[in-house]
This record gives sequence, structure tokens and C-alpha cells, in this order.
Amino acid sequence: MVTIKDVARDAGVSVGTVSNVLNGSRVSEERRLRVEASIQKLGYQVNTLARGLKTHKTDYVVVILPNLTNPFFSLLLAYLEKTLTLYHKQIVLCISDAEKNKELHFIELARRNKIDGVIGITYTNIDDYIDDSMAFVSIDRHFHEGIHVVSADNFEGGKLAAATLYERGSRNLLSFQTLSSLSTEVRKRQQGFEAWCSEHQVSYSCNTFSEDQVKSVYSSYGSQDLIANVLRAYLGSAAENRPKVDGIFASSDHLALAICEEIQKFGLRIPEDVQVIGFDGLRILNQGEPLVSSIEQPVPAIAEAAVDMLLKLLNHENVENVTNLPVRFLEGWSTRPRQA
Amino acid sequence: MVTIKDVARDAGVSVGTVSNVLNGSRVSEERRLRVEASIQKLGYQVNTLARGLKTHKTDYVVVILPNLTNPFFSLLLAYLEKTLTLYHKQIVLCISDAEKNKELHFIELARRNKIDGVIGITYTNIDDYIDDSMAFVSIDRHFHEGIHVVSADNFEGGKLAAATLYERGSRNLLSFQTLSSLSTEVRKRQQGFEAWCSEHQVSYSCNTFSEDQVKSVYSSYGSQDLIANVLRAYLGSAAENRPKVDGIFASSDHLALAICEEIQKFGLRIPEDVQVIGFDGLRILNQGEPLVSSIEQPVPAIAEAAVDMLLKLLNHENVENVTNLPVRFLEGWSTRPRQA
DNA sequence: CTGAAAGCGCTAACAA
DNA sequence: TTGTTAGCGCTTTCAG
Repeated sequence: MVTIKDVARDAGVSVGTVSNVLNGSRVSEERRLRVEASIQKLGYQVNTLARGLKTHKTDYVVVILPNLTNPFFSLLLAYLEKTLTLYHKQIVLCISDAEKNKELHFIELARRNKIDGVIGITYTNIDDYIDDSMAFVSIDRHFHEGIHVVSADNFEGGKLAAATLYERGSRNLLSFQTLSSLSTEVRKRQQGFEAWCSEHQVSYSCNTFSEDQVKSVYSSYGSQDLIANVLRAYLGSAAENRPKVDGIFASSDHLALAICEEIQKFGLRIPEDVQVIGFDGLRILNQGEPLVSSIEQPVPAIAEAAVDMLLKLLNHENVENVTNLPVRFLEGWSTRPRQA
Repeated sequence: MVTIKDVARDAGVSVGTVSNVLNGSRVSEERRLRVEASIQKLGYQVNTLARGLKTHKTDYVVVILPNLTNPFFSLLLAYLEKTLTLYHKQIVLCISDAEKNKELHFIELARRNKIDGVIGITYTNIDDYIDDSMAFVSIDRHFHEGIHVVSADNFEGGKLAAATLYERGSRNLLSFQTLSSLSTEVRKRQQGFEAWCSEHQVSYSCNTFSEDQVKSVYSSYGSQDLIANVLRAYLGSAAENRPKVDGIFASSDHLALAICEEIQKFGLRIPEDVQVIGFDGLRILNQGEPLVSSIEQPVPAIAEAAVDMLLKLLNHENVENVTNLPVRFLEGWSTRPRQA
């Protein structure tokens, strides 16, 4: 292996000088050229382990995600990668399966490996385990004060969903939500929905599945029975003493799609009988048609804000939380055209 | 930061002894206990940078993928992660956008960082740049002898596609392929298709898009015009002097879906007028209905085989290429039911 | 089995 | 500016 020493010898300078040209410190033009020539000639490459040992820094950023099955996460990962690359940071990928012990394990690993920082969607009060040597930016969560978080404007998204359903003819709305006890940010989706309905005096109901009920907050498949039961109460013939629901807001596209399937099993048509709006804005193969009508999250902006925040943290600058990245309605097959 | 020295002092032993208990070398029971107690007490964690500097090893594996937009890649990544975790390896993620210079950049980075090995879907003769210090396993490619590759049984997949189309009533088949000049493995899909048609004397045509024509081998959206033109020749009224195509095999689900859209624009029905089979076996949200009828790749098995191969390489064991992982037909909406 | 000591390749004082 | 040198925290001889 070619080391800095070999380069120094070859160029006839000291290792300190080589180190200086490597790190852009002041070196006379003449020596810089000599050193660079030797580096080329010998094919020298820095050993980042040795460098990291000295500087207590690496160019790695740990990204913690619950899974990659949900396209929202892979999309987020894609944009995080894109953005971090601009700053010469590399991603160490950690998939937590939304399990606390895995999340903590990754934090420990990150510390051992002298990782610069962590960006993640986590389900643990992970910041209790983060010390000053590591920056942490959370996406879509908000555990408590002092934690740095980036997220879409979930409240506005909930309002937009309600408004859109109403605008397109639904009069009796229902909100479906799967919830992690820790993600107060995501909870705002329903709060926004309720706020809009109250404000406009529109009839609505809410249904919340806890983490225990639904396998994973972000993977609603496999909870069909549960969903069917709830729907029956609101859509079926049993719903005699209350108005029939004709517009549903689901807190994720996953959930929305599962709901759509069940609705169709009841023999109801979407969007003629019932309109459905999800959340996330997923598309077929991530670039085709929307999977369902949805409130689209600004994934690129989220990724950029998260990276930006992390870099500032690394730089010991003060940062403000960013929890209002604008969302928009993504028109799909599960809603009717806008009323004239 | 707590170092091995602190532990040694606290336990009243030498650093060598601490190192030994850390690495499972022979240490007397009594001292081992003392050291472990001190580690607990002080909250010591190894510095993997320092360790790596000595051992020239890390627990990182670089994974190179063209993108994460295509669910096939994120699925593969998910399974690679799952498998590597079993062996206490972590993934450093590299997205190449199928660009050669990025791929090479990542290899260089891997070398700098003393990465143990690389697993990837690459478009470059990357192995020219890999030296003995690094293991490399390629997925779905086969540049030339000496490169270690894992892939599905692409030839059999092509045959299966042809057979299935025929079995379900299509009589004039067409194969559509986007191709990287470097991936001889993927090319086998069409070869298998042709082989089956020849063998069974079934009428067929083939159409191959080069890399230049289609934006990316794995992302066929945005090439609609191109696809439409080709289809017109085979399906439209212009096709007077040859039998009308009524069954299409596409070399990826991306391409298949793009083809389906165009077919429908012609006013033809799928699967009544034309049957379409893709390749990869993608599903809605990775767990719902198939996006199209498809030849499903055994992604978990591919991931496991690749990791297994990498580990063996790291261990300097001899390995054989694995290029025949079994595929199966995934029944979707774009083919008719099996004939009685 | 244990301790002392020599580095791994690099950065960053410090002295010149 | 440049060269010298002392470590960063760890593993690994090598004596004992």
C-alpha cells in the first residue's frame, strides 16, 4: 500500500508537506506540483481510517429507515443519497424494521464507527442515546423539545384532504389513521382534517389504529380484516343511524389502497360511491400514475432540508426545526373530477 | 472518550489483556471478568477506526445500484441489507445513475475507506479497477471470465415467458428488450425466448432498444414515442404483410407497463387482444397485486447468494458463479387465464 | 497467560 | 513555508 511516507520520499519533501497539500494548506507552488506528481505516479490514496482516527470524523452519515418495502422510504433514501453526495457524504444504511433495539444498536454502531451524523425515521426516543459527538436529524417525528426534525406540512395536508373530498362532492367524511405513539408530526394529518371539517361544519368521523393493531405504521397490508370491520360500520347496511360515509382520508397511501380493496369487496364503486384520498403521493414505479388520489409529500425538499440541517448541526450552527414543507393534492383515480 | 487504556487502568490489567478479551483470545477467567466489569462500568466502545487501521478491515460492504426509483433495486437492497446484517456487515450505499465515472469513483472511495467488499449492479468493467484487497460480486452482469456473478435464470425466464404466452393463446409473439452492451446475463432473457419459439415453431419477432435509445435500461418511462412507433409496426393497420402480434414479452416490468399504456392508446385491449409479460415480478407497493404479468426474479435468493459469495471471497475460498436461480411466472392482469 | 512496546497512516502542533 | 515529532486507539508480536 502506498502511504503518505512513500509520497514524501518520492517527492523529496516531508510528510507534513504532503499532508498539507492533501488538506489544502499553504504549500509553495513548486512543492505542491512535485507532491501532486508523486501522488499520481505512485497512485496514492488517503487512508480515511487513519485520517478519521486523528480527526474523529468520517464522511459517513447513518440513515435509519423502518424498511425499504414502502416506496416512500426508498424514495426518501434516493433523495437523501442525491443530496448527501453533493457534500461528499456517504450513507451507511440501517433498516430498523421499526424495532427499538435495532435502532439503538445502530446508534451504538454509529458511535463506534465515529459517524458524523444520523438522519432517520425512528420510533424510539433515540436522542436520549445521542451524545454531542453526533448530530441527529429526525424526519416526520417530534418526540420532544430539543430534537431536530424535518417534515411536510402534515396539518395542512389533512386540511387539504378534507377540503378536496368536500369540493368533489363527498359530504360525510371519515379519517383513517395508523399511528405511532411517538410521531406527533404524523398525528397532525388527522388534526388538520378534523380542523377543516369543524371549521366548515362538515360531518366527519375518525378512526385510529394503534401500532399494535396494524402490523406496521407504514405497511397496512395484512390488516384487511381489521379494516373491513371498521368500514362495515361506516359504509355497510349496519350504518342506519348515521349518514353513510362517502369520502375517506387515509393517513398513508398504503392504508388508502388497502381501504380501496375492501370497499370494492363491499360492492361499492370508487370514486362514484366513495372517494378516497391517501397520503404520501406514491406513483406506479415511482414515476407513473398515482396509486391513489393522495396528498403528496415533497420528498426532495424533505431530503434537502434534512441534509441541510444535519450539516449545520455538524458545523455547530443554530438550526430551526422545519415542519411545514408544502404538500399538494395529487389527483388519481380514487377521486372524482373537480366540480364545476 | 473511553479508550482501551482507561479500561485497562480501571481493571488493573494491561491494554493487551483488554484487547484479548475484546477479541476472544485466551484470558484467565478472573481477569476476563474484571475487564468486562470495567467495560460495563465505563461504557467503553471499541473505536472501529483504530481497529480498522491495524487490521485493514472494516465491516462495511459497498453496494452499488443504478438507482432506487426502480422498485427492483430497492427490493434487492432490502434483501441485501437483511442478509448482510446477519453477518454484521453494514451497507455503504452508492447510487451510480448507471454512469461509469460514478461507479469508478465509488470503487476508489471503497478502496480509500478500506471497505471489505463490493456488491453491485454495474455498467462498467469495474473489475479492472478492483484489486486483491477488495472482493467484488456482480449481480445480473457477466462481463468476462473471472468476474463473480449472481443472477436469476434469465434464459429459463425467457423460455417461460414464451411458453406462457403461447399456452394462454397467443400465436404471434414479440420480444421487446432494452439492453446494456455489458450485461450478457440479461441478454439471455431474449435468447431463451427465441430458443423456445424456435423449438416449438412459433412465429416471433424481436426488438431491441440500445442503451442510447432508452434513457436507462431500467427506467423505460420517457421513451413512449419510441415504443409507440415500434408497436405500430407490429400491431397497427400497417402490419398487413405479417401476422398481427398478440403476445409480447418485455425484458422488464418497467418496459412492460410502458408498452401496455401504448397498446391501450391504440384502442387494443389487454389481455383480450394482446397479452403482455414483463420481467422482475414487481408488485403494487411491493406486496400487493402484480403490476403486470411477469417472470418473477427470486430477489431474496439473489441477495443471499451474492452475500454468500462475497463472504467466501473475503475468506479466500473458491467460489462458483451462480447464474441460474429459479424464476417463476407471476400471474397478473395482462395475461388471460390458462387455457383448459 | 500477561505486559511492554512497536507501529498501522495520518494530522497538527511546534520549532526552525 | 517546511520538517520533525507526538500521538489518535487499537492489535499484535515478543519476552517474561
